[in-house]
Amino acid sequence: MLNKKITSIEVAKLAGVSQSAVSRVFTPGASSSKKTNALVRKAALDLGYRPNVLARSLITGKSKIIGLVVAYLDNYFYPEALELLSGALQKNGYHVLVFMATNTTGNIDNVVDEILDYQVDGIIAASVGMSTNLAARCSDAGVPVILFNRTQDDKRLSAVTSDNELGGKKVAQLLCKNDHKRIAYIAGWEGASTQRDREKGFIDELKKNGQSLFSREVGNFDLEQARQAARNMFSKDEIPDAVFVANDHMAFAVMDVIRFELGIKIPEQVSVVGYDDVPVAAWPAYSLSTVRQPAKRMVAETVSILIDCIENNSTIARRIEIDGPLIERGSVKILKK
Amino acid sequence: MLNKKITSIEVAKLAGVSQSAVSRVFTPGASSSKKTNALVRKAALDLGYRPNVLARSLITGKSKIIGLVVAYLDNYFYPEALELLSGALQKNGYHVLVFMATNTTGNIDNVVDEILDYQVDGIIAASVGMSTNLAARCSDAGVPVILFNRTQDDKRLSAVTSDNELGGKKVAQLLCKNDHKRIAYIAGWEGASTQRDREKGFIDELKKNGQSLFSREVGNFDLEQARQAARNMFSKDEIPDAVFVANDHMAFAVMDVIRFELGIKIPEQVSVVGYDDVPVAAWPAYSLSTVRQPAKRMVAETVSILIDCIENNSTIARRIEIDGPLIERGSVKILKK
DNA sequence: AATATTTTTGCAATCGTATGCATTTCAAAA
DNA sequence: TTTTGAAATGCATACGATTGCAAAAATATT
Repeated sequence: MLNKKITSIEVAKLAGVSQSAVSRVFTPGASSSKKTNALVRKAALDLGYRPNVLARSLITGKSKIIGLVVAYLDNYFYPEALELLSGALQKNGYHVLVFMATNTTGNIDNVVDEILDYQVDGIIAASVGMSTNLAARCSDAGVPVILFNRTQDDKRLSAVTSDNELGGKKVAQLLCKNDHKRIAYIAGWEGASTQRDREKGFIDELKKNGQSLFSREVGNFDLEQARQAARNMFSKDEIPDAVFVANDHMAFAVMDVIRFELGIKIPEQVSVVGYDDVPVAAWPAYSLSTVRQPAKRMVAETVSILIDCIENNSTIARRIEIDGPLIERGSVKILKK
Repeated sequence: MLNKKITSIEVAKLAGVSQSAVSRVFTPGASSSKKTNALVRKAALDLGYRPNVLARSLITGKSKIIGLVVAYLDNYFYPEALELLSGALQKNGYHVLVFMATNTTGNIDNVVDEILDYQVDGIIAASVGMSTNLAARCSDAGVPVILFNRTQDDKRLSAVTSDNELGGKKVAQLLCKNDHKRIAYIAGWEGASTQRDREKGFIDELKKNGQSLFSREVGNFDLEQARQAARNMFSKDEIPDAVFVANDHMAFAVMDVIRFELGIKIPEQVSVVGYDDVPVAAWPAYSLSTVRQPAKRMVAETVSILIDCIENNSTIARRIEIDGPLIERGSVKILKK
C-alpha cells in the first residue's frame, strides 16, 4: 500500500506555484514571499513532503554525510566518542555513515573508496591511520579528513587528540611522588601515535625524577595480549610496584590477571594506572586511576574543525591536543605523610 | 589542488565509448562485451573514476543506506551489535547511517523524518520503540523497519530478539535448582518488551517451583537507578539470597553496590544473575552468570530479513526469537551435593 | 552463404532537486 | 502618479547516473 513518492512537483501543483518556488521555500537563504511560503508549507504538510536529500546533494555537491571509520568498538572509549560525535554532527545537520575498518575487511583502502562513493562531505578516522596516497585521494576529491585520537605525519590531515605526552608525564609524576621505585609500562600498539606519545611523556618524566623503566611489555591494545603481558611481567621474582598501562581497556585485563590469577593486591603490592577514563574505570570493582580523555571537548573540536573545512572550504590542516586531568582513584598506593 | 570530479562522461570519452556503456560496465547484470569492459575499466582506473552512489540511487530508488537508530551506547551490548551489524551489512554492499535517539534530541519522530530524508532502504531500530503513525509513515514510504532487541504490538514491524521469556525461565530454574529461597528481581524500563518478557518467564517459572518474588525494584536500565534499587533492596533487615537483574549493565552496578557499599558477599550471601552476556560479564572482577544474547545470530537474522524485505519486496513482517544459553559463572552460589 | 537469434551499443528520457537568468510584482521614493 | 530599486517568481538547465528502446554487431543455425 505504498503511496508513490511525493516530489516537489506535486507540492507545487497543489500549492499553485512553480517547482522552483517549492525548492526555494525549503532552501535556507533563498527568497520567497510570505504568501508562497505559507502555501507551500501547507501543501507540503498535507502531502507529507520532505526534500530528497540525495537529489539535493547531487546538485549542491554537499551530501551532509560524514564518513566515520572505526576500528574497534570493544575499547569503550569509542562507543562514547561515537555517541557524542553523532549527536554533535546531528545538531549541525550532518549524519554519520559508519565504516568498520575491521581486520576481517582487510586494509582500509577499500573502505576509503567506499566512503568516497557516497560523496561524503568529510571523513573522521577514529584511531585508524591512513596511507599517504589515500590521504592524497581524499584531498584531491576535496574531502577533508580528520584523525580522531591519533596523529600522523602527513600534513594534509587534521588531527584531534588529547595531550598524550603530557598525560604520560602526569602519570609518571603521580607514581614518583608516591614513592614508587619499580615502575613498569605496558604498551599499546607501537604504530599508534597515542601509544608513542604516552610512553614518551611517561619515560621522559621518569628520567627527570632519576628513574628508568623497571620493565616493559607490549599489549597492542588487545585484551588477550595485555593479559599475557601482565603474566610475563608479574611472574618474575621481582615484580614492579607500579604499572602504567597504555589504555584503560588493557588496564582492566591487567588488573584482573594481577588480582585473580596471581593473587597480587592492588594497590598494596602494585599500583595500576590507565589512560582514557572510560566509564568502567570509575566502577568500584576497578576504581582505576587514569588520565581522562575529555571526549566531549575532543568531539567538539573535531566537529568544529570539520565543519569549518566543509563550509568555509578551509583547507589548512590543524592539530589540536587537548589537556585531560589525571583522575586519582583507588588503584594507586598513596604515600601517607 | 582539487581535480574536478570525474564522471562517467570523461571515462566514456577516454575509452571511446558511450556514457551508457560505462554505466553498464559498472552495473552488475548489465550486458557489455569483454572488449568494452576492458577499455572502460582501464580508463576508469587511469582517471580514478568510481560511480557516484548518490546519483545512482536517485534513479534506481535504492540508496544502499540503512538507517540505524540507537538510544544508548553505554549498555555495551549495543556497541557490539553495532559493530556486527555494520560489518554484516557492509558485506552485503550496504552501509549504516547512525541516528542517535538520545533524550536530548527529544522524541524519535524527528529522527525518523531525518532518516527518511536520506532515502534509506531500510531502518533498524535498536532497542527503541516507534509510534504507530511513524511505523505507518515508513510503511507508506516502502521502507522496511526491523526492531532489534525489542518487539512491539504493531504488526507492520519485524522484530528480532533473543527468547527473553525462555531466558528468564532459565534463570529461575538455575536459582531454584540451587536452593535459593528469597529470590528478587530488579526490573528494566517497564515499557520495554525485553524487560516484560524476561520478567514473565522468570516469575512463571518461579511459580512452577512453588516460589514467588521475595522483592522487586525498578532500575529502568539506568546505572544510577539500578544502584538506588540495589540500595533499597539490600538495606532491609532480611535481604534476598538471589537477585536477577534485567540486564548485565545494571547488574554490574548492582554488584558494585552490594559488595563495595554494603559489604555483602557474592555469591556467598547473595547470588546475582544478569542478562546479555556482554564481554565485561566474563571479566573475573564480575564473573557474572547471565543469559547470553547471541548477538551474532541476532544480527545475522536481522540482516537477512532486512535484505529479503528490500531486495524481494517482501512485505510480511516477521518475528524471530533466538534462544541463548545460560552462562554459569561465579556469581551464583551452587548447591554442592 | 543466407537467415535467424542473441548480445552490444548508443540515443534519449528520467530520477528529484537547485539555481542562473529574465521577467514580473511590489513597495518605497520622488 | 510616475519612477526606481528590490524582492519574488517561473522557465529551463544541470547534477551523474540508469534504463527502455531500436539499431547494429556478433554469433548461431540451417
